[in-house]
Amino acid sequence: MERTDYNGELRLSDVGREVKLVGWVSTRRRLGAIEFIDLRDNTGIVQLMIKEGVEVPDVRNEYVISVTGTVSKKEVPNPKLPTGDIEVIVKELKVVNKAENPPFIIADKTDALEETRLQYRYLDLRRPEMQRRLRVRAKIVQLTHEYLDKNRFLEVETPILNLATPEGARDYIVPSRLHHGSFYALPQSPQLFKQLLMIGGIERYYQIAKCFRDEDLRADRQPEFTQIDVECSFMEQDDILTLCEGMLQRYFKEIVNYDVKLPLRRIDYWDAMDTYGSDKPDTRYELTLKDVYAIMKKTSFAGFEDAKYIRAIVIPNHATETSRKVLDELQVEARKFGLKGVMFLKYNGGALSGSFTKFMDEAAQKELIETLSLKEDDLVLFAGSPYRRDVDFGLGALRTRFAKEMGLIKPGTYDLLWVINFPMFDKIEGTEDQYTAEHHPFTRPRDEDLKYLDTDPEKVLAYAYDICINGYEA
RNA sequence: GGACCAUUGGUGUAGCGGCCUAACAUGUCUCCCUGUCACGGAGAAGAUCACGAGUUCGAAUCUCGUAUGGUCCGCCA
Repeated sequence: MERTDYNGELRLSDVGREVKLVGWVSTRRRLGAIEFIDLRDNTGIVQLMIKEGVEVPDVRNEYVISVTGTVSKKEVPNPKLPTGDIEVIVKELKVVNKAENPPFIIADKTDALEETRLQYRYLDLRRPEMQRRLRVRAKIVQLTHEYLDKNRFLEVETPILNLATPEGARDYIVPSRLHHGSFYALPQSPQLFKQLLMIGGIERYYQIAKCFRDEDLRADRQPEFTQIDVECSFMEQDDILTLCEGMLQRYFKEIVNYDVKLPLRRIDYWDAMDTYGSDKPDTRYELTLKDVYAIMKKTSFAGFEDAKYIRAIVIPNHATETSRKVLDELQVEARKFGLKGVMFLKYNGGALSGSFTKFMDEAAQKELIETLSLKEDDLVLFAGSPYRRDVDFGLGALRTRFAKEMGLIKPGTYDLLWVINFPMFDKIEGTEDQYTAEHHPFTRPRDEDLKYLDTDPEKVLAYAYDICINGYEA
């Protein structure tokens, strides 16, 4: 089909040229004798201008049309569009294909729910925002190839149909036709293959690898996903962190023109947990957890008898406005993480209030006010548990909740950091001496922790680390 | 495996025992409009309120069940 230009790329420098364009009708605005059509293709939108006398067939939204016309400077430019300085004066307009009315508005500001959009995925993909996302993804893949190739990595495809490995998540399985009653497993990651590649002397391997894990979904988790998979020989932890940082820096520069400063901040797993209540913290805002064990353990509150960890979080300007209903919701939220509940105190007029004050003598109250540096109208939430992770995750969930509600996260800002020194093991609750891998079992204990392996496994930290971007484990 | 929430014109929501012959926005259709770009103006069509049973004089609204979707916990090397 004849096409001289792409709609979203026309500029003032094209004025005077005759062009042939194709695309989808985004909107049509009729003003009596003249009319306008926004014509969309995969580069964007350009305005067509149709003067009186030009023959226009029946054209409705999402019809595919082809036009011939002349690029012209607009009398009134539209600064919101990249093509806003020009328009195309139509000489001839043909309908290539008709369309039914779409079930939702095909524009960045669509009013449809995700479910509806997924039902009509092929229409949703017409939206510029969706096309942009696919482009970003493709760009990441392209940059990854460039970056890792330059760093002497060899791309290797590993098999999809495998033997099942007993570790980790549930496998997706595929029945074997030839070996009746046997099954293949789809890879949860290319872990074993890449280790074989290292034994095979490849030294540096990478793959943009499809992975499959048959586990239940979450909002940010899918059973089938892609990971940039890397393995190298003769590298230490710092070498890997530096390599990955450099790659992320490239992504951010090339895609959103944001300069990531290296080296990235690195924080210990337990610092992240105890300070932010998460092993993948968003550190763009404070609302940090504070250790109040020494003060609260002394109170007469029976609920803290078996507590080994008691922490608090201070929410500014929320003492007065936080209702009973909201506090009850916080209870529900905290209980999801194994906490029996979350207590609260309010600080107003230089004194603490709330039913918990009856467990605290005057000295304890004073100590708490000083330790937390309480200010007028502060709301104090605190919880205790025998389990460190329960306290941390429970309060961490409340931290995230209030940050969203209070609008503490500025849109368009980025927070990248490493969480390092993950524990090697986590004791299985309710057992004496059974442990599970905290992060994953394909890591090595730190050299300095080897001595605890037999005596105190929980103390052993690993050469294991996560990159966190805006509170997500990337 | 468990808990909770939702389901109302094409789309997104409101209504939460009688004012419902179901409202609003948007979309759609018809007509008008020579500078719109979230165009504007006038009018019209469009919904057995997911399904099944029950409570009630009366159910979109309350109860139970079913289905579908979602969120979270478990799970996620």
